Amino acid sequence: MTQPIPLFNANCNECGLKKLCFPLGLEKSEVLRLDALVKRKPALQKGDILFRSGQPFQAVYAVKAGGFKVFTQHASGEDKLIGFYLPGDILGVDALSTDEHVSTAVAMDTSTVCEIPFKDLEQLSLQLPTLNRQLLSIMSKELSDERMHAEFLARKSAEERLALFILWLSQRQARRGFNDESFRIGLLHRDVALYLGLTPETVSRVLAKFSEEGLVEWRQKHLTIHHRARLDALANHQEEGVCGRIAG
Amino acid sequence: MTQPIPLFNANCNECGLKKLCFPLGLEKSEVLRLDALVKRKPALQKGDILFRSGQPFQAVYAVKAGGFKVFTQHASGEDKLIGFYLPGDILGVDALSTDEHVSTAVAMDTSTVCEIPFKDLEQLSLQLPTLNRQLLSIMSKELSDERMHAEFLARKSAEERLALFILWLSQRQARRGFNDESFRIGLLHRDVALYLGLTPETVSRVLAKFSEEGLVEWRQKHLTIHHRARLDALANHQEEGVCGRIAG
DNA sequence: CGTTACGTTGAAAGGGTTCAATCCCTGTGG
DNA sequence: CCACAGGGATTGAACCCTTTCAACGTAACG
Repeated sequence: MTQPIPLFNANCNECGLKKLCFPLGLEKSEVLRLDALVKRKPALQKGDILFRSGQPFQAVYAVKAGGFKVFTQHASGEDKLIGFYLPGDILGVDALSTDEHVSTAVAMDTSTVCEIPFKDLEQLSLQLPTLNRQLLSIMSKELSDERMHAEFLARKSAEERLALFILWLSQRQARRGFNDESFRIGLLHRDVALYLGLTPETVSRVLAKFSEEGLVEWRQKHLTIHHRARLDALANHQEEGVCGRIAG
Repeated sequence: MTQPIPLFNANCNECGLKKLCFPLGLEKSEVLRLDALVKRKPALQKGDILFRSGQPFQAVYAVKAGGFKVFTQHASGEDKLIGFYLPGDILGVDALSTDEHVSTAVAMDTSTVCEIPFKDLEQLSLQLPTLNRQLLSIMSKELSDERMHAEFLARKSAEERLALFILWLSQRQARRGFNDESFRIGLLHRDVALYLGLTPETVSRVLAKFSEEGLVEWRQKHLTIHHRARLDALANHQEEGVCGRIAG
């Protein structure tokens, strides 16, 4: 892992993901200062671990290519999928308050990341208000992602969960400027099941049903959305529910 | 709500919650500068709304007394409980990236808050590294709370969810220095059910069972834990599960 | 070409939801 | 002080969906 592999050495100013990442909103000169902090590491192979639960927190990581699965490791051996990180996403901020990583990140494919030592980042962000704001913004995005996750899990029916999940995947693609109707998704059904609080069998069944009805096609690692409107309807189906005032 | 109610005007240095709140780690002189930003508002009555989804984001709030329920309001009328905030907790940071509140906060009891205009806070935190770190830390805590919420929802059985939830409530009490075996909790069963992705009926049944077995007593708005060890065991019962390597 | 892990499909079982009726607590007004 | 409403909590029975367990199919990899 420390052998001299030729690195993909694009700097932040030239990086196609800069609008999704820390440089967002920064002046060119400011980006250069940020760029100076970044350590670009050799590519990780599928299954490689970026950081492991319990390791000291020293840096955050920007995904440049590939993708990562993040999960918790309980002493008992049970794993819980927390999230997926794609190019442009920032990994590792969840360790900020504990000084120790609380989750483990595994490469889903061959992946590259930019490593940014957190101390340096913190110091620089005190000098660059925009960067500081961006750091907060990234934390906030993490928060809303986690809230989305809770939203998936709170849905009662497996169909709703999956419909919502697929639409969310699609949105993420769109936000990155990729095709959001048909794209590659390096997730096992087992991962999806774990993430959505279902079993692989149920995922398989629901997906089969979606396919029958011409909603979506998810074969191997490729996903195609055929009928977004109906998928939307499914995802927001039971939207009457409690209604009453929660106040009290 | 704007009548001249006598305010509880303790400053941050004298506040019993300062170790849970923004002042954590700050010098006395720094706390004074923070204190100058704080607007102390009249108490809110049970059911009053602190902020509403869609309102522009201008300030964060520190809960001083009472408590708040936070939920999303879907257009369809469905409400989803996102979280509970007790004294020492910070409300409103979730709006940071959108400049608009994405949730609604309702007082569970008569409650007081400290309002801190975010612009001022952001500016000051650029000058006080410790404050900036504390702001990030608070965001990080929000994140781990939301992750806890997802953890509740991911548990398969209603018993596990409730056991875990009760233990979590107890931990929060302990962190505040209150009695964590027997305490008041201003939540309706309906709220709990909403939060845990269950129905009030199921909550009622499980609580009845817990009571029968002498685990916990949750009558009206008072909760007593009688047998923490067994509750612990219940919460972590099915801790074998998937096991296999998620990597791949 | 075999092995391994993932995916699918089936039938059975269990747990939570649903719906409805009843109880209980709280606050109100007589 | 008591009666009465109203909302929430409880309890019961039936149903439905997901899980479970098991067997089979299929894709990837050496």
